Amino acid sequence: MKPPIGIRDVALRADVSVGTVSNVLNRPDVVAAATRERVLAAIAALGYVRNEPARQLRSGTARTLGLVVLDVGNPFFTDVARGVEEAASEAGHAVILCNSGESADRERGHVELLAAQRVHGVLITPVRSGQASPRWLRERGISVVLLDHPTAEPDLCSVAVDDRHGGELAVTHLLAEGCERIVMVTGPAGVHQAAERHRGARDAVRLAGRPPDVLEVLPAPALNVACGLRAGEQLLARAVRPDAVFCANDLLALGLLQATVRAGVRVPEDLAIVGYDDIDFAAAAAVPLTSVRQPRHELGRTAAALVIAESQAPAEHEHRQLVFMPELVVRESSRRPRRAGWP
Amino acid sequence: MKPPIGIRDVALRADVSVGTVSNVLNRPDVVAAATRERVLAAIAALGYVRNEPARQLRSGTARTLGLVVLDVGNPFFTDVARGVEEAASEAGHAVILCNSGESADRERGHVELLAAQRVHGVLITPVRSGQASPRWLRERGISVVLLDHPTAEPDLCSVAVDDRHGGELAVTHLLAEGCERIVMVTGPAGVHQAAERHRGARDAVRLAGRPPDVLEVLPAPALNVACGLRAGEQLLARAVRPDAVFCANDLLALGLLQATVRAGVRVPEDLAIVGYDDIDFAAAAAVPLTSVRQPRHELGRTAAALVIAESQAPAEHEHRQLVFMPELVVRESSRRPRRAGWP
DNA sequence: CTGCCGCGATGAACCGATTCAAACCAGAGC
DNA sequence: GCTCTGGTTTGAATCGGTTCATCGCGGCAG
Repeated sequence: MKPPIGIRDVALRADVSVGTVSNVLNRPDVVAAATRERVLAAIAALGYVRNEPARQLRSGTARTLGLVVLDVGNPFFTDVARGVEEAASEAGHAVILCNSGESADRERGHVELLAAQRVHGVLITPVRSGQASPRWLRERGISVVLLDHPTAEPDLCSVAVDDRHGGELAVTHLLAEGCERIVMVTGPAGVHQAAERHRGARDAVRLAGRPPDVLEVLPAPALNVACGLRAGEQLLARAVRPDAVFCANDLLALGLLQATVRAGVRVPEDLAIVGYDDIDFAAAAAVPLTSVRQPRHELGRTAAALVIAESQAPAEHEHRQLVFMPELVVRESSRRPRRAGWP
Repeated sequence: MKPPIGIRDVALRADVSVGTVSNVLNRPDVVAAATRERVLAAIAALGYVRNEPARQLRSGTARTLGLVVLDVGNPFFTDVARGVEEAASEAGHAVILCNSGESADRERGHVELLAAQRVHGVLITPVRSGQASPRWLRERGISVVLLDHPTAEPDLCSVAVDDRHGGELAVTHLLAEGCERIVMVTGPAGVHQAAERHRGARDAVRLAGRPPDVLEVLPAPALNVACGLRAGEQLLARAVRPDAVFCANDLLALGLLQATVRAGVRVPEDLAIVGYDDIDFAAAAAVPLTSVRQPRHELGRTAAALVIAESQAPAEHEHRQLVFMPELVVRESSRRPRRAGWP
């Protein structure tokens, strides 16, 4: 099988022209049934596989999507990615998955690479909100959808979840459970999602008519398990411990849970914990974790659908900013025992 | 920025021929410094981005790798993928990540798609051991490396971890801790890795001079948290419970741990648990999980390096079958208290 | 019998970058 | 002054499909 099989080889064997073979592949209906069968037989016999880059070069349309996420190690993003992949392959597209690792430089590198590949469209969770990468792509005629990140710009599609509302849900719940000293563990300063969740948390305090100092902030350098552990140790070292922690992310919450349980702190009796994302490991933790669920799969699916729609009809495309609603899932980690005598 | 910028536009602006622009891009050393600067300036001014598919068509060499894994939801594979991505981008390659979800049909679909893309090489953790997909790719001139799967075939590269030895380590440890009734929770029948770990487990029993019925097998329908939960419930329902469980995978182990802890079983006093893969969540579990660590990152890196090496010099390439050694990481979940009076 | 119609098939031009034989040019050597 | 040399630059051919104007042919109306 040394010489690669091309469309000419197929044409030769089926005794038709190359144009006809191409038609069988792309517009089977214009080819007579008998001819079509003959060509398909030749394709099968030779084991021909279409050269996609050549097709793309001539036709100008790619069958590839780019997906740039903040952290492939975070199950939230892998679930989003699965949704994207599902919708993409239904539409006959491949997905190039890139991991920016929360680094703007790496994001930039991946975006340039995707542009060079002339992908059909790009789904991106930007590292920073400035939208440099999305703009750069659009200037080069590539459709972009912001993923898990809202935008006010009317000329950009976005799919997001209402993080502010999610934060509000979490803290409202903690206040209702009778918590008095809540710490929110957020991410690094630039992370938009974490900042919004914090705003929502403050809203909840205000709406409950409580003084602002009920809620304190503890920033973590990254949104992963290791940083959660460290945050937990910091809190344990305090003279006055909080009675509840709201983490910007389940990874942080799981790390924090580990640190506290190991130190003998009872969860939720001594300390209530709420996470965010409701990843599968949250329910599977030894103390099942209360968390704010996001429709991750739907998020990926709709983002992919939007970018495919946009790139197929760029002219009459209406840019849309979709916002999904999060949902609180209460589990053991935040269910405080009612005081005796209460109903 | 309506009309896409091509190499001709750059040539025109820099007042050189298209050949020279191409040389600046691919063999900068043959171009005079002054000319080179002029061309680079034009590229920057116009915001030119190379059309990779066109390059690939003419030159015949792609800058893209395909990676097909069993389950992107499993942190083991995402860590492997990170290693692959790291090595690939150092060599200037993009990675198309595909998820077979342990389905042979989906694997086949992805493999055909990668072949159509004319990727430079493919790294694949095959769903079945028959090697249909790898062979099919090789017949079409695409380099293949088996990932996390050994092979006896001398004409295929592979990178694997000694699963049999890993299984032996795990069960030897449990026996040394004094466990008498061990259950191994394996995966579905076809999964090669799980089967090897089971063989290793039996080796351990034999080498310790114990009767074979010390070790019992409980197959799970898939290697995920949900199946681990179910397996745990099954074991709890038994009249005679085992005193140790070895899971083919950390996801199973975490699910099982959750089920048992929730039911009030003490880990490790009543039940010792050992997992496999040593994913980050294993250490962060409420009862830190003893596990068999695999060099996942290295696995990905070396596999990528191998496939790049093979596809760059297919002629003199020597196929290699690499096997890494796993390592037991003992944590709380299997550390049984010594009986009083012992040293 | 002739002319027209339309379905199917044809094949050459083309997409954008790479490649390479050939042209070009400046300076060295005779 | 002329040739030779080595470093640069040129431009046409090329990669493998897609596209589309064109052609062949059988059937049908006039």
